[in-house]
Amino acid sequence: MKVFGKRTSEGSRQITQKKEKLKNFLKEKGLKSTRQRDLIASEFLKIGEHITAEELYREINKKYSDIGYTTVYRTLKLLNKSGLAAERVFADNLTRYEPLSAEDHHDHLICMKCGSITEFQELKIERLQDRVAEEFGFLAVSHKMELYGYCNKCKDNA
Amino acid sequence: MKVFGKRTSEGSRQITQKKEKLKNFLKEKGLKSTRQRDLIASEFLKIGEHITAEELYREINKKYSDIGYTTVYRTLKLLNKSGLAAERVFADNLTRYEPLSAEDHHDHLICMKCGSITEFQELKIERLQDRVAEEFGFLAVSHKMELYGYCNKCKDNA
DNA sequence: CATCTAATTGAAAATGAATTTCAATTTCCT
DNA sequence: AGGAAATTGAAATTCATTTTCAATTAGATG
Ligand SMILES: [Mn+2]
Ligand SMILES: [Mn+2]
Ligand SMILES: [Zn+2]
Ligand SMILES: [Zn+2]
Repeated sequence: MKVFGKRTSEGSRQITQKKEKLKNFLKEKGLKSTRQRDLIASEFLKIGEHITAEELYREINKKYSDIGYTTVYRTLKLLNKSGLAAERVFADNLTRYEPLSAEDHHDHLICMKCGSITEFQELKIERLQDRVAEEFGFLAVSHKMELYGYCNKCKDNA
Repeated sequence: MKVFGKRTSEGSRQITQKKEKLKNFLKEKGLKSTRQRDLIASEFLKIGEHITAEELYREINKKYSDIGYTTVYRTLKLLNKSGLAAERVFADNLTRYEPLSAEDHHDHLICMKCGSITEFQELKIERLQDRVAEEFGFLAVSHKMELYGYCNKCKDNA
C-alpha cells in the first residue's frame, strides 16, 4: 500500500506546470486568463490541502482584499473542470477541493475528532470494487470510499 | 459476495417487530408514542427504499394529510437514532433513509443515469479496509463506499 | 494603440434542503 | 381527571451554494 501521509505543498515546478495547464484549458474553452484566476490558483496549489471555498477565500483575502468570495468559488469550479482539482464532500457536507494530478487517485481516512484527513491507495480494494461492479453488469465510472474513526493521535486521549 | 438485489419491502412480521423496537426505544428515552410516529414508521418500513424525508412526506400526505413534513423529518431522525434506519447521502447531496437491521451492513452501486441503487456486501473489501486503518494506527468506526457508473440497463442504451 | 465584443468580476439576492422556533395540542404518569 | 412534559405543524431561520446583474476587463482585430 502506498502511503501519502501528510499532503506536502507542491514544489514551485509543479505549480508552474499546473498553471500552464490551466492557461491552456482557458484558451481552449475561449475563457480568459485573469489576475484573479492566477492568484487564486497559485494560492490553492500552494496550500495543497482539502480546503473549502470559504477557507481559501479567507486566505486569499488576507493578501488580496479586492478578490471576492464568488470568484474564489468560481475558480475552484473551473480548476475542477480543468482536471486540476478534485471536489470532495465528506461527512460534514461541506464541499472541499484538493489539487489533483492525473494519476493520483486515492481515498481517505477521516478523523471524527480532530478532522485530520489521511490519504491512501489500496489497489487490492480497487480491483475488488471492479469485480463487484462486473458481477452486477455495472459499468463503474468512479467511486467514493471514506473510512471514519479516530486517528492515531486522537484514539487514546479521547 | 452476498447479493441483495432489489430491496423487497419487509414482511409484516418484521415490520411489527421493528415497530416494537421503536416503542421500546421511545419508552427508554422518556419519549412518547404517537399516532404520527406510528404511521410514519409503518409507511417507511413498508416502502423500504432509500427515500428522502420529502418523498416519504409526499407518500404519507396522500393518506394522512394532517401529518406535516416536519414530523416526518423528525421521525426519520428518531428512527435513525434508534437504529432502525440508516441515513445516507449519495452524490446528489440529499439525505436519504433506509430501513436497517442490526447486521445487514452493505454498500452501494449507484446508476448515474436512472438513479437506481443496488446493494452489495464484499467481506474481502471490508477486511482490507480494516487493514488499511490498522496500518495508520487509525481506529475505524464506520465507512462509506459507493460505486458510481451505469447500471446494466443503462450502460448500453445511453 | 484604439476599438469592440464577450468574458469576468464582486456584491447582493436567490435558492433549497435542513433545522429551529413557538403556540397549540396530545400523551401518559399519578 | 389533572397536570407536567413531550409532540406537533406551520412558519421562520439557517447556511452553504448558486445565480443575477451592472460595471469592469481581457484580448482579438485592425
Ligand atoms: Mn485527498
Ligand atoms: Mn442501502
Ligand atoms: Zn484525530
Ligand atoms: Zn441505470
